Amino acid sequence: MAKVPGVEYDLLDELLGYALRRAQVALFHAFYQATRGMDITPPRFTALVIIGANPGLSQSVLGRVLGIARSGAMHLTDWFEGRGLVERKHRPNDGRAWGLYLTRRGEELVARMKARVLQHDRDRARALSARERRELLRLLEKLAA
Amino acid sequence: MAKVPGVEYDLLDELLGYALRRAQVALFHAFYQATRGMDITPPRFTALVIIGANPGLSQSVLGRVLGIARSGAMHLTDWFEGRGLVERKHRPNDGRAWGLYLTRRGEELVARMKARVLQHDRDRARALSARERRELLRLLEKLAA
DNA sequence: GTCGGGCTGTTATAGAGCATTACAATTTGG
DNA sequence: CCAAATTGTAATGCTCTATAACAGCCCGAC
Repeated sequence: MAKVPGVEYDLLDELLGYALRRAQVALFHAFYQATRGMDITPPRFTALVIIGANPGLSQSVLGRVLGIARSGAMHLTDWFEGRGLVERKHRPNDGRAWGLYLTRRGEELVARMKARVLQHDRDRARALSARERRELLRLLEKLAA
Repeated sequence: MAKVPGVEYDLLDELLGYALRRAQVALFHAFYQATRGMDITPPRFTALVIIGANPGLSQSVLGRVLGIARSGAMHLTDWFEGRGLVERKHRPNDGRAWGLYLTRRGEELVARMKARVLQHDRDRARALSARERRELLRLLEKLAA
């Protein structure tokens, strides 16, 4: 979403919120290129990484991590299961919650995606020095806390 | 979207794209509070500010600024017109495009919103020093360019 | 001139993503 | 042992956006 030449942006140039949105669109484009043909969106990517790093996670917690409702987390899990990427396993201590686990196929896909997404994320930030990049990460974290 | 305690975020902690999303959610929350009860969303706010700063803008250009399709820009314009915030006026030289203008009521709303949104945007960034804030804006701009 | 290509706004249709609500099964704590 | 909280599930609907098609208008090559 590059700025349109000849258009006055007024207050928007002073808002962190708008600057964040524009930067995010640029990064989303990098993400889209990294996962081209994999039928993966940012929420799906996040979910798979989280499940991979937290085996046995429940759908409720997954929803909390993603910032969506339980029903959305379930919908997402159905989608993964239908593609053989994630499986639900009952947990011994709790008959309510399922535990989520990556299948072998899911682990392979996640590994491939992680490499590609990280590469494109860094490549998109090539205009920044390594120091600037770390500083940006630090400031963003401070802002989100 | 604060981090969920006890959950491992793995690669996500290294991605600018994910840090951007988390920061943007925080800023969106500030925006939501700033415009509470006004029935305004970020795209609507952006559109009104842009129209206010660029009187006579066409719907096509508005769509390009917002990064949405022409049909979406028209839908948005209908919404504004239905609330008496924006009016379409034919332009003398071009029988195709409309020119978009804020009504008096629109201008009043935009002025009120701008003050409140800027205030909340700065307030949300109170954890950052003025210098850090400017540095963050600079880095984000560099990233989006 | 005129005529084809490109632009504008418009309409209809469709799909993705998400919230809300309600419900049954289960766990937990007083 | 029982009320409250938690989990997954299902049904429904809303909002935003894209896509495709169409008609009117502008412009420039011929």
